[in-house]
Parts: sequence; structure tokens; C-alpha cells
Amino acid sequence: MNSAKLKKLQAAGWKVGSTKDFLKLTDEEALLVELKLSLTSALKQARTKRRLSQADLAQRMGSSQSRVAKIEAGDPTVSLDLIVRALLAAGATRQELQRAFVPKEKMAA
Amino acid sequence: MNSAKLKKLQAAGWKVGSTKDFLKLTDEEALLVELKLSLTSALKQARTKRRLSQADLAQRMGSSQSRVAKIEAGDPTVSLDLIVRALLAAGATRQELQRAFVPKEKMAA
DNA sequence: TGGTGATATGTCAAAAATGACATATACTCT
DNA sequence: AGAGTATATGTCATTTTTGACATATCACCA
Repeated sequence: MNSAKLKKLQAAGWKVGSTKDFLKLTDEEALLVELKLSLTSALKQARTKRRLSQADLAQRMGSSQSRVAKIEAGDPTVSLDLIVRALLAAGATRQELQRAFVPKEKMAA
Repeated sequence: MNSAKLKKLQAAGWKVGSTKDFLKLTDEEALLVELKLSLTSALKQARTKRRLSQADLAQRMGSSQSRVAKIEAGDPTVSLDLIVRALLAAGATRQELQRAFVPKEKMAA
């Protein structure tokens, strides 16, 4: 993993293990993080496109405005499940979901 | 419902929610379940294709055989995060992931 | 028949995620 | 300036998810 990117992830509060023993694991972890960020970005787009406030979306999905804010901010306490729930509640289309789901780079061929 | 109205209702101590909202939620919940099943199916394929036992995969992802079994069995206690971690640890390719991620039917156009 | 490896199921303490709340910041009006 | 609206951030009690373990079931073969 690129060290600049590592630093960035750590700064955002993500837990990234030290480089020695868990290279493979952290690599996959980084991929998962990228994936989440890709999805949250899609979420913001989907929500604003439909002119929903964070509070609106929160109500639709039975959550709270503050948690929606955290989802969109890429907060590390937010699960993939919650992100996808938010996307569905925001009315994201199949295309929007699928397009966002796989990070563009770094996947095994 | 707009957010101003919602705020007023919440301030008054109301629990907001309707039958329609409930139905919609379960609908999205069902979609999420389909999505998970699709991914676990892809996981089984990816793992067996590489001739890994559940115990092997568990070791790769720092989990246990029993949990891998639960992932593949579609156990409701398994998060989307864990499923995707398993797929990555199983060496699923970009294509395998993307193909499995979006349910074929029932998505909004 | 027994032995061996793989997979399934049940349980539980510990860890992680959640909704809710308070509060802060920012932007737009009048 | 003050009020209304949207979004961000920090905290926390409760709920959910987790790895680990024990044990069960299954398949294959000697």
C-alpha cells in the first residue's frame, strides 16, 4: 500500500495494522475502505440528486441525521450494511449501486 | 415528509413512522438479504475454486471455521462487511465481486 | 467398523456498531 | 442582527456482530 494513502486513512481514523505481519490483511482492509468510500460518495450523489436532506434520509431508513452525516463522512464506525441500506433508502438505482461497488484500481485481475 | 415537519413532530415527542414506511423498509431489507445471499454464493464458488477449506479461509481472514460456515450458510448474524472481507480473502476477482454485488431482479430501474 | 477431514450448529463473553441526543458550524434569507 | 435550515462532531447506553470453542453431522476410504 502506498504510504501517502496509508497516512490519509489513518488520519481519517481508520485502523490500519502495522506493516510487518499483516501486509495481506491490511491490503484487503484498505480495499474494503476504498469500497466504502466509493459507496458513500455514491450515496451523497444519490441523496442530493433526489433533493433529500440528511434528516429526510435518516427518517426513511429509521436512523438519525447524525448517523447519516457519519455515513457520508466515511466515519470508520459505519458498517457496509448501513451504507448499503442508506443507498437503497435514497433510491439509488441498480446502476448507481453497481457502479460504485467495485473500486477502480487495485483489485486482483 | 419534509424535515421541518419532522423536527416539529420529534420535538413534540412523537414517534414518526407509518405502515407504508414500514413496508418500504422491509422491501429494502429483503433486497439487502438477496444481496448478501448473492455474495455468499459467490464466496462459496471463489473458495472451492481455489480449493480452500473453510478453516483455510478462516485463517486467512483471522476468523474461525464456524464463522466461515455461518457466512456461507447465510446466517443472519453475519454482516455485509464480513462477507466482503471473506470474498477478498478468498481472492475473488473484481469481476466475481461486481457480478455478485447487485441482485439481478427487483432493483429500482 | 473405525478413522480422518470437511462442514454445520449452538453458545457466549468481548468487541463493534447503532440511534439518539446535544451542540457546533455554516449558509440564506429578511 | 436574528431566525430557519442543513450538515458536522462528540458522546454514550443499548443492540448487534464477532471469534472462539464444543460438538454434531457428513463423506470417503481402509
